[in-house]
Amino acid sequence: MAEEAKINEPSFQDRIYRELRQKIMLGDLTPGQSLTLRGVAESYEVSMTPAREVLRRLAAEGALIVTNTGRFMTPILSNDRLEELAALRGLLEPEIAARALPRAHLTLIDRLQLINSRISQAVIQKEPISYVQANLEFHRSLYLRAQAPAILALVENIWLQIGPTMRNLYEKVGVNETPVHHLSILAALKSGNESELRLMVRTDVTKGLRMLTR
Amino acid sequence: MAEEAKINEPSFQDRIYRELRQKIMLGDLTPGQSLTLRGVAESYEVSMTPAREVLRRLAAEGALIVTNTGRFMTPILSNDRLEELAALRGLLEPEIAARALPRAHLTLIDRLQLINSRISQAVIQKEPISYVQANLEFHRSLYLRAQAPAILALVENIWLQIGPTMRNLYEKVGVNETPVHHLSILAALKSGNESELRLMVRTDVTKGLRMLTR
DNA sequence: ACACTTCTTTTGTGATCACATTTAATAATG
DNA sequence: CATTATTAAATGTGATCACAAAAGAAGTGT
Repeated sequence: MAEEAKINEPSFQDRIYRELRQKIMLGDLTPGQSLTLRGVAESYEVSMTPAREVLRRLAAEGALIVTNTGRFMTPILSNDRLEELAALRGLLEPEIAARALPRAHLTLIDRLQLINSRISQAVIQKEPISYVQANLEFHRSLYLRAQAPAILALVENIWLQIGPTMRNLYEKVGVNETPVHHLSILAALKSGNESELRLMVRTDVTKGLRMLTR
Repeated sequence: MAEEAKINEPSFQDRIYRELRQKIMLGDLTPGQSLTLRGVAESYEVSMTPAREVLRRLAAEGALIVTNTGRFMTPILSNDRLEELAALRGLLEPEIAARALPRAHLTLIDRLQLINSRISQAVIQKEPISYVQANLEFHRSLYLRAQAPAILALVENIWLQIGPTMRNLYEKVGVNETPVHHLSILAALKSGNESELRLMVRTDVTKGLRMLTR
């Protein structure tokens, strides 16, 4: 019985979902941008069926909002909601970082330093999308070590919601500073100082959003 | 121009979604129970289209899992995942409760006490579903006052994920005790003691789940 | 220039179908 | 009786269509 390795070829909707999700999380879509069934169906060369499932799925995750007439668009976050989401990041990410701390070995730290240099590059070259991407990769690489998929899912859920707005933020304000807090995070990881790690993660994730809410 | 009040009649999928979501959250479905497109379509007397969108939406929210062959079922939570979800409740619910504290007036407290008596009733009459329902209503009534929809959404998201498992817990262990911590929560609300409120909410929400993970 | 109406286009919803894959039920074999 | 092979039923995916509601465009009149 020659069991072939199942390719488990991803379905259309899986592929489209991942691509759109990535676009939203990295800020490739601006707040309030509307997406239509036939629009995404056409741009991905599929029928309406996969397109609608993807849009509804993204809406269920908060990445899109559904207007009262059934249209889909990226959310326009009020200041109150942005404050909430920042608070959630400040609550969840220190926790998952602390859980990753005991498992953070040198291999990981090296990788984080590498990603950090990519962030600095993106700052210099003023590429907001690369900046966001590398920044999220820094955090995700750390959090993956926590072996806490449920927490990570909520964290990424929030990243999804703030994606379009973050893009706007970085375009307006610009990214002037190299990620200083990331260095503190790395230091705390090396020394195994949990409370310091929690504090640095919290300030790092709330810093960027605070400057927008006022 | 006689603007009629828009009824905004909910679509099929909205109605089905709400009913199924409620069933899952209250533990009306057992862990590992599978749902099929044609099954729910038939039981709600609609075509496959609304049914599939509802199932996918619930899957996106973590209320259902999708097997690697595309089937839908309620999740069977491992101990690790249950611990994570308990930790998330212990992290999020004290925060949102604290935000509700300044706005918790007597009207609300009276309502909470009324709900509390319903909980005691459900305990006496050994009705686990009513118990879960009243218990969640107690928490939700409080959290609604926080005016923090983003946080509340995450909290309810977690309730959804643990719904079927909670039902199993209460059937096995039984609900012996009246909600003692709720009284402490009410006391903290009356006295305006935030740190006490946070502590009591945390212990209340983690207590039930801890007894299952070991 | 502006408000209001009318008409055209766009859009989401639900239904139905065909197809491939998976699950189960049944039969066959040792 | 247990195991494997075969067949039948069930299931998710994607496509297409009809339809009503909404959004946008074009007039229309003041």
